[in-house]
Amino acid sequence: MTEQTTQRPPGLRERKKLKAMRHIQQVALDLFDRDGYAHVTIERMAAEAEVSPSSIYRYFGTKEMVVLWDEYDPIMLQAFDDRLRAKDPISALRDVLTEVVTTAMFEQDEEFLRRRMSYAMEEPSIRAAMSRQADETAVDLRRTIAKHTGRDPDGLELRVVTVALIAAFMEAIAYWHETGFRDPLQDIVAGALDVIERGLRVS
Amino acid sequence: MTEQTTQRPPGLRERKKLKAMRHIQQVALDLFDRDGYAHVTIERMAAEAEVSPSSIYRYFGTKEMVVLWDEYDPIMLQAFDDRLRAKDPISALRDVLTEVVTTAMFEQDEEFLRRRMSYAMEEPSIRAAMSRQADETAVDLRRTIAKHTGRDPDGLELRVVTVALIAAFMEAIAYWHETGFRDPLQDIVAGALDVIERGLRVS
DNA sequence: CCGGGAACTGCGAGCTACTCTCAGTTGACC
DNA sequence: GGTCAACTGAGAGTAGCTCGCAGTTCCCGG
Repeated sequence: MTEQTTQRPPGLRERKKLKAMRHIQQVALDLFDRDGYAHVTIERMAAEAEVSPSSIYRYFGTKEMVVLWDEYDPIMLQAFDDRLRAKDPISALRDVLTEVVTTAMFEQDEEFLRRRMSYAMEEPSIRAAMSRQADETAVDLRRTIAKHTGRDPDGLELRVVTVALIAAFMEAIAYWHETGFRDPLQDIVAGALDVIERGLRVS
Repeated sequence: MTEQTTQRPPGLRERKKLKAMRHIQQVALDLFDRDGYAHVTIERMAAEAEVSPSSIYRYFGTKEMVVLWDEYDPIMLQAFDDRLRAKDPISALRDVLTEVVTTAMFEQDEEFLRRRMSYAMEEPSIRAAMSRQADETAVDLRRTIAKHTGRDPDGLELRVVTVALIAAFMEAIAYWHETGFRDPLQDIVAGALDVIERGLRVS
């Protein structure tokens, strides 16, 4: 995510921070379930998680990011970059979005992911923050594609292709949520990408 | 936009309100130009426009909407609905987005539109609000399409098609802005929709 | 093993976007 | 022209978010 990943073995400091962040996120979601997102203040989250409000802002930046934050993004970008050597961009992205992401997500805790996504879809402010994040991801994505294929990273075509794919991915998540998480996310994502890839024959 | 449009000849009340909104928007943009979006408070806008802060919130809801608000949205939906009787959804949307919208927009004041779009693209919070608006438009859009074609309004395919088209449209605006408004918006929008319609042959 | 410096934490004060309520006013309609 | 609904402005209050400061904890070179 635009930011330089310090490629040094994580020390005690960083491990403590990550642990604290996961704990805060856990506690926050429990509070949201009880009282609703809007009625839980940062202050209460801080009290319940036994940290100071300042720390929550330092960790997450905004209240929305307490829900949205996770550790997948750099993993996904890396996986995409790797596959780009052997495959064309679309196939690589399909693979990453359908396989890598979903399996990486589910490794941790599928139920937890569903809870987070429910809030992300139902709370407009969180949804907006997610769009914003997606925009940044889209920029990284097309830079990476441009690097590997020599295409113009700022050309209209590449830009449109990228945002369309990201939008399809996000809509797949929305669909997953609205159908009560009935079908596997992988299948829905695959279906959504199919629609984009084959072009629009709707009538 | 989801809301019931009162189809009654606009009285003095409504005309005054619209006039006031346009005036506030004008004044606000001037202040933004001078001091930057973040440094202009609602209070200063209110003082400068000679209304109360309460009124600005009643009119626009949020600070971002002072920039984003305009009168095109219902016009666009109506135009789309009309064309849908004679054409397939994609062509109708192409027509509306490329012709109707751009001409309707330019009728008023192209320079003013550019200034608004500059803030919409450069201020992250405004951009997020714009995504949110686009989401709502997408819902209206696919409901309208479903009504005319009998397709499932909540099916994955229609959903993905719609958000992809909207995303392409927004990216066209972003591209227009980043290239210094060099080429006509119509052409860029047309190009963006082409990319989506023909499907993804990038490699 | 340790000492200096960097990074992180908690605290407090402060700003402003946004909400709600209430009293007063203005336009709509008969 | 009078009544009622809708709109306006004022004021108080909430909470997200920022900033600067003092104290603490970890990192790292010697």
